[in-house]
Amino acid sequence: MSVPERAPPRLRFAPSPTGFFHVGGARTALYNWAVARRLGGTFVLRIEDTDEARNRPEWTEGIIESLAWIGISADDPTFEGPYFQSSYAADHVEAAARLYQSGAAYYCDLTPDEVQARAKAGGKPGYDGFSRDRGLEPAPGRVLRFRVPDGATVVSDLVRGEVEFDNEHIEDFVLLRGNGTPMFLLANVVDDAAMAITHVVRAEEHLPNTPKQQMLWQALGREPPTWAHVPVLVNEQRKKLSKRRDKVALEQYRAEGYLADAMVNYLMTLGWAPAGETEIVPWSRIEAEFRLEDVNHAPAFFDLKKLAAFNGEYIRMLPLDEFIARCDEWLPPDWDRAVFARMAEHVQTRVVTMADVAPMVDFLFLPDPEIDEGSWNKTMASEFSAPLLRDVVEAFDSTAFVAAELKTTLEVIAERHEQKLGKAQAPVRVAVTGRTVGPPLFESLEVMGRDETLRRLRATLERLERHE
RNA sequence: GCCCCCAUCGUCUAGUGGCCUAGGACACCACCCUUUCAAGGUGGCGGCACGGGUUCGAAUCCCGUUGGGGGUGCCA
Repeated sequence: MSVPERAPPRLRFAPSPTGFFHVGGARTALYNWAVARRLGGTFVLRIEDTDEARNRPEWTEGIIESLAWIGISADDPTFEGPYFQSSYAADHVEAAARLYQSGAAYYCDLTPDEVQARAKAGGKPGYDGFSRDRGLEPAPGRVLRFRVPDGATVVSDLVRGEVEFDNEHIEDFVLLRGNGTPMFLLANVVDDAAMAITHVVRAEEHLPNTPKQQMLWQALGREPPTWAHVPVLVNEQRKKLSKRRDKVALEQYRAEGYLADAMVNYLMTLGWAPAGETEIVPWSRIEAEFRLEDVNHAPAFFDLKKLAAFNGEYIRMLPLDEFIARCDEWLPPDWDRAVFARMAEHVQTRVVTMADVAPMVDFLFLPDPEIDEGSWNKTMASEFSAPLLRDVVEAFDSTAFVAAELKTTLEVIAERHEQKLGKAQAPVRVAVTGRTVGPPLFESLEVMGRDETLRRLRATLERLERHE
């Protein structure tokens, strides 16, 4: 038995070189990466650079960094690049010349305004093929247009099946501008051909351009690549995620304390689902199971709430010591790490993002708790608060300062004031932490220590008495 | 306008003609647990856009309607 010969796939990813990396782009990159890894191929990053991008190397660095964050490692031989479109500029012009010589393209001297005027007069949108048979020679100001053949172009797409386009609706599009520079479409195809790209996986917004690119491949005498147009990501209004309206920058999610693993896992469930009972699966399984053929056809809503749920779950999956280690960069440098470590297990089950960590335990490190007025008013208004606090101060002065003892002590006091423990702990909590909600109280007190606890309780009593 | 794509709970999905009185996840609600808040556990609410076919049988195939999205540059 012989294994069928098959060239290893080369997939390319061509993000627009703006200064940030989009979650939609991240998902497409992940799709590419998963396929390249599973099939033992290569994933090529090619930046479609513009003049502006060429002057901003940090944009490319940002893309590389973002890809690294979501696990697409530049160290891995599967990953190649970045390459730049401009490095193939000579090839673009050469290919255009070949197309002209073979008759697959022709020159046209109409200005955009003239093209539009003719379209309006003819009642048909787009360029009408005016210069097709005029035999114009190349000259400054003249554009090179592709001669779209009659018939139909069938795009064979891994996620959508066969999509047929009637060539009658495709105008003779521009290959070279009047100044001789190549258009994106041409450059793109020439680059892909030169780099021996076998799979083009991109967002579905590119589907209408695909027949044009496919015809170019064929006119250049090359076998077109395998296409895969994946659905776009949309906002709550079902519109494509946009930089202006929506929070789309990958960097922003990192800055807000989302874990890369959670982000990757969530992104992959948009348009696809791993087999089995749960959507929370490690990348190793995604890589092994992901198929472009299984990707959904409909746009998917990027749901922040579900991302948050995934993130919380990923945080809770972390072994405690790793959670502590990961918290380090989220804590102010002057906070005592040993103190935090004692509280970490209580923090871990309560945070949604890493950015929630510090605010949850800040009262332990601040010279004084930041009193939330709403919490104060609600809690201290109770008749029993002041007298109970007085009892607590007295009792805490002598009880062993460990959580279990503190709890027992407060239980006794609560009973004396005819309150349930849930009610009785509230004024203590507000006095010491400044809020009605937070990590478990007695554990917090134990970590805080007797002196500081008593100081805060007394300060609270003073404030209460002043107001009476 | 023209071209293309799409359509399962509010959301993300499973489902590829009988295993579907449609399964899971997020969200929401209730209860349990409980020192607040979480976490965890249990349960609940909730969907095949509509109309025609095809078939013994349709969420699944075909046609149409409606609704959504994308594309229509000498932008990328």
